[in-house]
Amino acid sequence: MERMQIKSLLSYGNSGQEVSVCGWVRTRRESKGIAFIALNDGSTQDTLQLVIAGTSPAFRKLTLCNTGAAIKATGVLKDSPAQGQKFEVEVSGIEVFGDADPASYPLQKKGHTLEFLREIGHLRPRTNTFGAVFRVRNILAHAVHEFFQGKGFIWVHTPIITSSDCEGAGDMFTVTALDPEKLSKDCRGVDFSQDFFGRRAFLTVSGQLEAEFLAMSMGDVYTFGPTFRAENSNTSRHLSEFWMIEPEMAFADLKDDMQLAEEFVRFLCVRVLEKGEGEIAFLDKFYKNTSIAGLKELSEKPFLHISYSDAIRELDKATEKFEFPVKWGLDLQSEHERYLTDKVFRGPVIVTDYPEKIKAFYMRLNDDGKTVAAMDVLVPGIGEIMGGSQREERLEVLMERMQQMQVPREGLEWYLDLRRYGSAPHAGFGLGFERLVQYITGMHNIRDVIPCPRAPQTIKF
RNA sequence: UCCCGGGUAGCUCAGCCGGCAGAGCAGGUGGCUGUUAACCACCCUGUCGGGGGUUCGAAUCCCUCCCCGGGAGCCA
Repeated sequence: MERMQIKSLLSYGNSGQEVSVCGWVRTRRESKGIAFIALNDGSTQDTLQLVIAGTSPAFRKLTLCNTGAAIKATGVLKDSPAQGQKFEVEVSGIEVFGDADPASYPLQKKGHTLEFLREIGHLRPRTNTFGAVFRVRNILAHAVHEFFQGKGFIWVHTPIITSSDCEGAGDMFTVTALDPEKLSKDCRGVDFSQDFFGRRAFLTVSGQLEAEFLAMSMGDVYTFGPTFRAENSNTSRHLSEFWMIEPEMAFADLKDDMQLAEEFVRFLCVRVLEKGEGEIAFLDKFYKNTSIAGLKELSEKPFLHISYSDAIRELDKATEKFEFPVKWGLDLQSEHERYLTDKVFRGPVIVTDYPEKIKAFYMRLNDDGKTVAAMDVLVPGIGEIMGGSQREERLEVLMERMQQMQVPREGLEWYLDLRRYGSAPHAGFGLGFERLVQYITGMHNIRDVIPCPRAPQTIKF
């Protein structure tokens, strides 16, 4: 089928050229002798204006060209005499692939709430908002690979089904081929040796441990894939299924890690500005939670750094009343993170060197014996967007931390092997892809930045 | 899981100290030769989230369940 994407037509088209475009009708405006259709094909934020003269045979087909109808239009591209668009198509023929009954089609020629659109997830990508968000998501996904590949990182594919139940990153989904009818809810008494893998298996909560052994052989690697958490989290920033990016670098320390994280976010902003200006401009206009100027600033301004201990001192000085106590040794609460990003630093901030007791066993113990070489990247509006660390490469220290934190060695001997044979300093971080998309697009609810959100009691589509 | 706030026409919402269920938009019909979420006129639209209770009478008061949103915890 001969067709041109509206995006390339608007960028590279020439007046007078014969064109053929396919898409979905956004609006139709008609009077007795002339009609206009705004056509969108998903390739770009912009619609293409179709002009149908009353004398054209295509005019009779207009009754089927209601909002939502899929059509093909052929005609001649012309410079538009009216304001609002560069080009328009003087239509000679229309083919209707599928009409959309205006009495029942849920999308109207007006704004809908995001809550309503969540109920019609199969149709919401046809709206300006979700078209914009999903195109930005694509720009970001592509830029992730571009960034790492450009730096010589190797994309590695860590498993989705894992036997490792001790990653400490939260509740996991069990994967089983056993008859569900015969399983009790808490899996008590289930003999997983009779299961498909001969032992209990889970959906991964992180590819980090596996990425570590790939880094300890291939140098610089990254993962980018789906991740699962079975936590009963009901918030605007949690999903049960989300995409995570986890770079892991051999021969690297926390400083290298922080530098990579910062460079990474800045690069992504640059690409969105280059390729998604129309999308960001639209989101800015309707929601005002993102802007081209804001992303430009983010792409240029260095992130601020503060140690956990200094952050505690900063919070101590605050005149603001906090619900949760501020005390060295306690984790930062949402309200504390928000205070740091929104009031103190007014932008992204990297908090480093957390107390060892509140961080994972694999994080490298600092020389003070009290803190670990960890970093969290906090951003306004969302909070933690990345978490990373230098990994503990010293066998003795690692085993001692595992013992203290009651992490069983069983099943992790391979992880310890990496410290027995050719161990080296290494570091990495995890970035929640949807939180990144949220931050860049300014969408408040994480369920609006992924086509099919999975959350407790939510698995439609 | 906890704490708040909601659920009334296809959508957004008013009505809530009990007394005939409403508006705007959408949709339909007609009009209009350059519109931009077109405009103008007329018309249509209901399991008031489900169940139970109080009452002569419940969208409105009480109980309960379900769903949605915001916040918190867990985290990315």
